[in-house]
Formats: sequence, structure tokens, C-alpha cells
Amino acid sequence: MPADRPRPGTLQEVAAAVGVSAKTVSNAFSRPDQLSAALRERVLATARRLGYPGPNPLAAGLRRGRVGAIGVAYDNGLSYAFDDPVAVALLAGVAAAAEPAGSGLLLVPGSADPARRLAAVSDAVVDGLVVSSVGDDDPLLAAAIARGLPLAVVDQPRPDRLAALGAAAAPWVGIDDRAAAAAVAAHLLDLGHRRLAVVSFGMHGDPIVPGLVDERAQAAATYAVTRDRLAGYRDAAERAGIDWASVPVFHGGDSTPAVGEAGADAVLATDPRPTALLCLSDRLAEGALRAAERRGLRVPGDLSVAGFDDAATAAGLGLTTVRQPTREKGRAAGQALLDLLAGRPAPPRTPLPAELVTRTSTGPAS
Amino acid sequence: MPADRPRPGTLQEVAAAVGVSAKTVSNAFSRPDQLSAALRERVLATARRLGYPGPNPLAAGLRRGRVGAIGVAYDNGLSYAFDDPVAVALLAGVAAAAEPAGSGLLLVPGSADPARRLAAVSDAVVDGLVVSSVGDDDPLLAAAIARGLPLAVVDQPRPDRLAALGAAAAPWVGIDDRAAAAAVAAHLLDLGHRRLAVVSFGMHGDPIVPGLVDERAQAAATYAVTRDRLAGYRDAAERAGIDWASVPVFHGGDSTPAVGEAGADAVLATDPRPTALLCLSDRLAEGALRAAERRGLRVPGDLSVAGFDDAATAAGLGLTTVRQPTREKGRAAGQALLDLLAGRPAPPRTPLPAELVTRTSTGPAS
DNA sequence: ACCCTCTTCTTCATCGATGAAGCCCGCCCG
DNA sequence: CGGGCGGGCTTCATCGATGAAGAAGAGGGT
Repeated sequence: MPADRPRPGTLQEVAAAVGVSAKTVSNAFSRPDQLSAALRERVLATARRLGYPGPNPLAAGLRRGRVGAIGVAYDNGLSYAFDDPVAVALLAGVAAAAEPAGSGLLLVPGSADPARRLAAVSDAVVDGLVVSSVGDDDPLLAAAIARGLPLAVVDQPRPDRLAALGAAAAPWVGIDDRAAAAAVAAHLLDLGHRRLAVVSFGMHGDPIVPGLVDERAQAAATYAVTRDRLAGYRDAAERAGIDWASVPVFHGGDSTPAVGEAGADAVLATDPRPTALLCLSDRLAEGALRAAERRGLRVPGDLSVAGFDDAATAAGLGLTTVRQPTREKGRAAGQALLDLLAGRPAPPRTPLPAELVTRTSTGPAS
Repeated sequence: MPADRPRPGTLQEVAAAVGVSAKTVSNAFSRPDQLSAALRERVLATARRLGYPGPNPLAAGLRRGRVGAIGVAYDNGLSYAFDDPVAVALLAGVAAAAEPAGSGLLLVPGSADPARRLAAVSDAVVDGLVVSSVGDDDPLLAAAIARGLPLAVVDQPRPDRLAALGAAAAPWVGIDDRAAAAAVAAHLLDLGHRRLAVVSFGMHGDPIVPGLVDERAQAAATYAVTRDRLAGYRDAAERAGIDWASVPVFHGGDSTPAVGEAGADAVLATDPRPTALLCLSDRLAEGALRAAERRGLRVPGDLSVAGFDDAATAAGLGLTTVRQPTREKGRAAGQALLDLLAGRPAPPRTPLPAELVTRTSTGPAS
């Protein structure tokens, strides 16, 4: 049997007990300046006596048109998010914006099933949504736009794509992934590497068959971040006179060490063997380092490995990577959304800075 | 100006356009078995054409009496929670329960101000609440109970306290803190240590003046976890014939390395100098290790340090600690709450297991 | 031919509050 | 002494949906 808890009682009941109108009781709780202090005290005392806990937030929210919470929808469900330090940092940032504003943070449940992802967004009781790392064609995006939910976007989809979907102008926060990726690749090329390989996380929201993918597939990625980073690597490679078609690109699923390890195995099995691995995230790079160790390859002597993000773990691993202000991205997106909701002008879409951080996992080509 | 987004439209508008009753449109979305497939298709098509995004979740929630989200209220605001790996693990656990159930997870904003904490709980739009590590007299607890919100509690308050507050029977998840603490202390005593000291995090929700605290203050802690762990240390100490009054107990605020460092400094300055430090968390222990290093004390040669939790970082630090299933605590609490909401019998309150993990930060007394 | 049961849709009441506007009265001012 | 003003409360309509119960017609059994 469902827990049969006592019904909390309503505004009208308190009103009847005090002998005033319901509106006055409402004001006693929400707008103290609208009634005399004496009456207010009388109302509150009666409410206490009756065990009335204050206006039902749901009903108030319906009437007011706002509920005091913003949502976060993340491409890869919650379970995954909490395992990835970069995702946690992003959430921490959003929370840092929401909390001082007194706003709750609703984590929208994810699912492998697009229909459930869509439903989760349709049913989310929020005033606005921070959308992070969502594929260009993800139905959850369409659902959010259809609801007319104010949005703030982190990383992807890109602003142009959002506009194409008919979304109202939404703040966007991210870095210049293409340029940043080009910078890491250039770093390796400068070190004399000629045989590069790439280990990438998901390019799209559909089920993924891990393996090497060709240029056409790369360009067709619906995940803009993936697409742009690959394009950045390519920019640098071609500037150095390298034929991109000769560069093995492994496409795995999630951004996890396990996928990174599998990806490294796959590209290291190609001939000629790459001397440098470009990984799209530090977690992938972590796995790649494991694969190298398992194969007895010294890093950076036999193999250079570069990551992306500068996650908390990167320094400990000596990982060369791109530092991006993950927490700040979350904070900025959260703040922009709250500004939007408050009718304050939302900040412009300035890409945040990213910088190459060289450590010991990369060195001269042998 | 507030973003003037288009109003999404209502059920009745769709109903009028199709020429059926509002209830039928409602059924088309929520109860497909209640109308013919043909009509349902017609309704959905019209809804699409009008840009109607489906029933307003807020209104539906009001009428139905449930909104499809559970809340998490945490003693120390969100910003802090995301910085503490143990808190993140707990959240990960709750999320792991909520997500497959399709339930959202609302993080209730915290605040140093009790009134705001209370308001945050009063205003939370949720079906139930997971309450974690909240002081016995925290107003947020009273607010949750007054609302009649179904609750699941992690760690504290203890079940007896909840009952005393008049809460309906609520599932409780935790470990036997007193026994676990006694086990670590016994470990150090077995190693021959006679001069113990304790570094503790908060004992109550009021503003804290860091410093040493006496037995009376210890027993008066409104944080049951703190109280019980201290009692456990004491149990072991007294069994070993040590006068508890001679054991310096430092009381800091948050469970952070900085507090741990300050606490270690404080207790190491007492005479005779302690040879073993009992820290109430691994994060505190982390700071204690830093303090030891700064003072040139070798661990465990000159000083043994023990933590609590077995956080992810503990193994790397070689920290002797108590392992408790943090993530599982979150999962169990989340699941118990969802069971409660679904009218399924909630599981009994079996304390989860905890075990001593000895590593290199503790050794024989010199 | 009659009664019963389903399916399919409708009507009615209700979930619990709040914005906008209005009314009444006392007070200040010219 | 009349008019304007603001404080303090009330009235009215409404936010957007869904549960419960019921009506109309279709089919099935006897």
C-alpha cells in the first residue's frame, strides 16, 4: 500500500480557520508587505497550528509560471556523468551558478532509448534547461525547443545548428574545438611525428560499432565537438603535408578508459605503426596509456599520447592535453540561463579560452 | 526584457482544433489505450501541426499528485558536494536508482542560512526526498516532514530521531558508525599507540569556531555521525585503558583537506605530541598528511594517520581507513524512496557493512 | 429480440494556488 | 470640507491538466 501520509492541508483551510480570504493567507507567506504584521502573524500561527507547511510549490509554480529550478540534460545519462570527472566539473559549475540564485538543479534522466530521453525532457518540471554535449539531431533538443524552454547550451549543438532548429536565441558556451585540436596536433607534428593516429569518442547518437572510420564518416558526425576536433587535427596534419586519409581514426562509444584502450589497440595494430596518438579526451588517453604499457611501449620514447580537457587526473598521468575551463563552462551556461529567465540580457557567445598544456606523455619522434 | 518565447499552446486548443474533448487529447498523450489508434494519430498530428509539445508537466503533476522527480537535500550546499568525491559517489548512487526508473533528480540548493535551506525544501517540486547527512535539528528536515514528503535518509538523522520529529516511518541507510570508528581506533591501539588525537568535521549546523573541544561538546553534537564516530573512538580508547579526557579532539568545519591540515596542526601542537591521528574522513586525513609532511614527520614512522570512508583517493595516499559503500548507500536510499512512492514495501533498515582497510599510513608506535 | 459487456469518448469537478483589479476606509492636504 | 492617495483586504478569473463516472453505440451470447 502507498504510504498513507496525512494530506498537508490547503491555503483555503487556513483561510477559513483565520477568517480571511485565501489570497491573504497566500500573501502572508509570499508577500509580507501586502498585509499588516499583526494579521500576518495570526495567519502564520494558525498555519503552524494546523500543520500547514506553506503553499504547495507545484500549484504556486503552475500559477506563477516558474518553479525555481533549472534542468541539466546531458547526452550520456546520469550514471555515466557521475563517473566522468569532466562531466562532474561541468555540473559543479552549473550548481555554482544555481545555488546562490536559490535555484534547484534538476538532473534529467538519460536513456539509450531516444524516445525515453525525449519524454524525460518533455516531463521535466523546470524553468529552463542547460543542454550539454547533445547531438545535432537528438530528439531531446527538439522536445526542449517545442516546449519553448529557455535554453543555454554547452559545447554542442553549435549556435548555427540551434538556430536552424528554430530555437529562440540561446546562449552558447564552449571553446574553439577546431583550433584547440589543431594546436595539439601541431605540437606533435612539431616534435617530428609523421605517423599520427586518432582515438575518438562518439560521433553520433546512434548505436556505435567500434572500429576505424573513413573521412566521409568523420565529416558526417552529428556531434559537433567530435567533428570539429577531427577537423582541427586534420587542418594541422594537412598543413604539415600529411595525407589525412592515411591517418587511422578509431571511433569508439563513450569517453572511457576502456574505449581508449581498445582504440589504442586498434590503431597501434595498423602498419606502419603510429608514433603519436591524438585522443579526444583525457579519459580516452588514460586508456591509451594503459594499452601502451601493456604492449611494452615506452611513453613518450616509443609513443607519444595526447589527450583533451585537462581533467583532474591528467597532471598525475603526465598527460599532454588541451586545458579547457570545464567548470567555468558550466557556471557560465548556468548563469546565462538564469539571466535569461530573469529577463537580464544574456551574455554574448564568446568562446572561452583553451590552451595547450605539454607534459611528459609527448616527446620527439624516434 | 524577458525572452518573449511563444506560448506552447494548451490541450484545449488542440482539442478544439481536432473537434474532440480535452480529455481525449489528454488520453492521446498519456493513455493510448483509451482511444482508437486512428483518432489518436489524428490528435497527435494536429498537435504537431500546432506546435503543441504535449501536456504541461507542471499542470499534469498538480493534478496527478506526482511530478516524476525525487530530490536530494544535502547538509552542505551543492558547491561543496561536487568537490567532495564521497558526496559525488553518493549522488551517483542515487542517480543510478533514479535513472532507470525514469525519475529526475532535483538537487536542492543549500545555503549557510537556515531559513533559505528551509525555503529550498519547502519550494522543491519533488515527489520525495533523499536526505543526506543532515543535523538532528536542521530546519530543512522539519520542513520536509511538515510537507509530508516521503523521505529516505542516509546516515543522519538516525531513525529514532526521525521518529521523534514525527516523521512517517522513513527508510534509513547507513553503517554502524560507532562500531566502525571503534575498529580503526582499536587498530591503532593494537599497534601500540597510546597518545591518540582526533580531527573531526562539523558536529552541528551552527557556525563553528575551529579548535579543541571537550567531552561535553562532543556528546552534544547534533550530527549523529560525528557523535557516534567520536563515541566509537572513545569506546576503543577506554577499553585500552586510555582516559578519553586526555585525547585532544579538534573540531573544524567542513570535511576538507584544509580543515584537516589545520586540525592536525592544532593537535600536533599539544604536549605530549600524539603519535596517531584519527580523522573522521579521508579528506581530513589528506590534509593531516600534508601537515605531517610540512612538519617533517614521517608517516607512519613518526605519526600514524587514519581516515574514514575509503574515498577514491585513499588508496593512492596509502591511507588506512574504513571502507563504507558510499555509492551503494545512495543507490539503496534512492531505491527505497522510489519503492515507497510506488507503494512497494520499502526494505528494512539493515546497516550496510563497513570494514577496516589497513594501508601504509599506520604503523607501530615508536 | 433482449440483455450484457466493451470500446470510445464526454462531462464534471477538482488539483492548490496567485495576478489583476476593485473596494473601503482613514489620512493628509489645500 | 472635499478630493486624492495609499494601506489593507477581498473578489474574480485563471494557470493547464486529469480522475471518476457516465453516455452512446457496437458487438456477442442466448
